[in-house]
Amino acid sequence: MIGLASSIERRNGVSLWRQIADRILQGIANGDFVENAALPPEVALAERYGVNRHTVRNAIAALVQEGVLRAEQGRGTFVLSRKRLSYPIGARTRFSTGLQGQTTERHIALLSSSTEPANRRIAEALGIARGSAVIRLETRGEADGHPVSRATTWFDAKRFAGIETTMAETGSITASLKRFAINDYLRHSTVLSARHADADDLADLDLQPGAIVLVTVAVNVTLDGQPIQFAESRFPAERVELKLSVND
Amino acid sequence: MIGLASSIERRNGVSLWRQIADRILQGIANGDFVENAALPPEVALAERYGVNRHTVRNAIAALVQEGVLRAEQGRGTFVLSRKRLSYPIGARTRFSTGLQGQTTERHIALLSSSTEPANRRIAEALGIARGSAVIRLETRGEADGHPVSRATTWFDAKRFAGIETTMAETGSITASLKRFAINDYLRHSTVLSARHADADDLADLDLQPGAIVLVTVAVNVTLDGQPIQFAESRFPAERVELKLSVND
DNA sequence: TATAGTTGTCTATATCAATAGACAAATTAT
DNA sequence: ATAATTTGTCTATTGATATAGACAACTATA
Repeated sequence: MIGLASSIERRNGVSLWRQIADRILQGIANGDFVENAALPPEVALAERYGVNRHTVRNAIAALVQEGVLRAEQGRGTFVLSRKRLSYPIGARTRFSTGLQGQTTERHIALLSSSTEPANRRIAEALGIARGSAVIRLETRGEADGHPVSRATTWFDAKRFAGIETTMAETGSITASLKRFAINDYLRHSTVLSARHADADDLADLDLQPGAIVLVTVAVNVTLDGQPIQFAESRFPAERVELKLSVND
Repeated sequence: MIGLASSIERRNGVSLWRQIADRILQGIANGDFVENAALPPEVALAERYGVNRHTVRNAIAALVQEGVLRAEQGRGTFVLSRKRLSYPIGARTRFSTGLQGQTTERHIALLSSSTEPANRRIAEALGIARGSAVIRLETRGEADGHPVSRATTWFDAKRFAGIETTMAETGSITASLKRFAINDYLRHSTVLSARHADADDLADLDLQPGAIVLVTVAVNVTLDGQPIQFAESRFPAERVELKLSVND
């Protein structure tokens, strides 16, 4: 982020090649390593990071596997991926409109749905009795064919019965809520954290183990403040940044 | 966050004991492992995570070192640390007021300051010419004696000459700006990301290697929209969550 | 006092991670 | 063509990581 030459840490439980892979990803996101251009040669990177060339090769191999780099014998190693998407978060956060201009196509895929009793956390957020039925949707946000978010969403089953079918049809939360006479809604609260991606997220978001996800826990409400939706979303930190829009 | 039994990943560059240490920290933050109570015994944890007891012991040893757990032979291993601080972010984000109620004491320590030419990124954010002098402050936010944030802040050197001394005296950005006739300011933009902590952050925030930091890049402006401050802040994800306040 | 349950220590073994060096293979520049 | 540059492959060695088993030390309780 800043041009600080932060050094590599040894014997900390995170292997050097993983740390260096992270640094390279960061460099790409920051524009230090330009898209379609060659990375510095392996010996130069090894010297820069103070490690053996083979260690750098391991990091590069992981990123090649991940589809971020392409190595060509005799020529060099080239940057494929582009900068991070900037995902806006504010009172009127919407998946599709938020990524307009940065992507040509985006939609939400419904992975699965189920009905379950509300635990304390969900009941409080939705303002319903603990144990009453809620609909749980597992969704993945995709932009230009790439997964950019993975969310778990809960609705009051009584009020939004059948929302899973509408969601599967339309691929949009906003459109689905319209069928329940909710033409507008606001984001009431968002709590943000970060952690290593778990096994499910790794698979669903097409990430490599060790990746970091940004986690938002949000409550959406109607214009008169009635809670309608509780959601936990995970964003791959290497591909997405969150832009907080204060006004709006 | 959610009660999903996410599994442990092997040969991904992050050692098993580090992954399990993260999971335990997460469990504490989520309230799965209650403060002052005993953790499940090592054999139970080993079975839960599908690893050897010695691997769990390595994870626990790291957390004992970190001051999160205390192990007592014959009795058990006990949780010392409390849940995450919730740091509010909004138009009127202020360090001190934001943590009121969660902590008894907090202040900002000035670690160092310097004057340097503005790079493109800083110049654009502050609306000044590239290369003109800016004051850079390195600060650490502390609450109840524990570091909770680490920030790098830039001011236009021309307009805010000497702000580093004021900052050192008062320990408050808000108070320092008052001396420059700025009685109120707003947060104009915030961009959020996450990454592994670098070596400097590890030292300054008293973290163990492999820890994740939340990163905010923010611009503060006067009431009439004039940019006055550009800052990058790092928050340890295991100790702090960010609460976005839309209204206010 | 016994006993069960827990953390602490020790040995041993296999695999992963990192370093080191040498050379092959492919590309680009001279 | 030749040389220089760069990625690819191989062998070897060292230390960290993970598993396995056994037993000691300590605590609580029946």
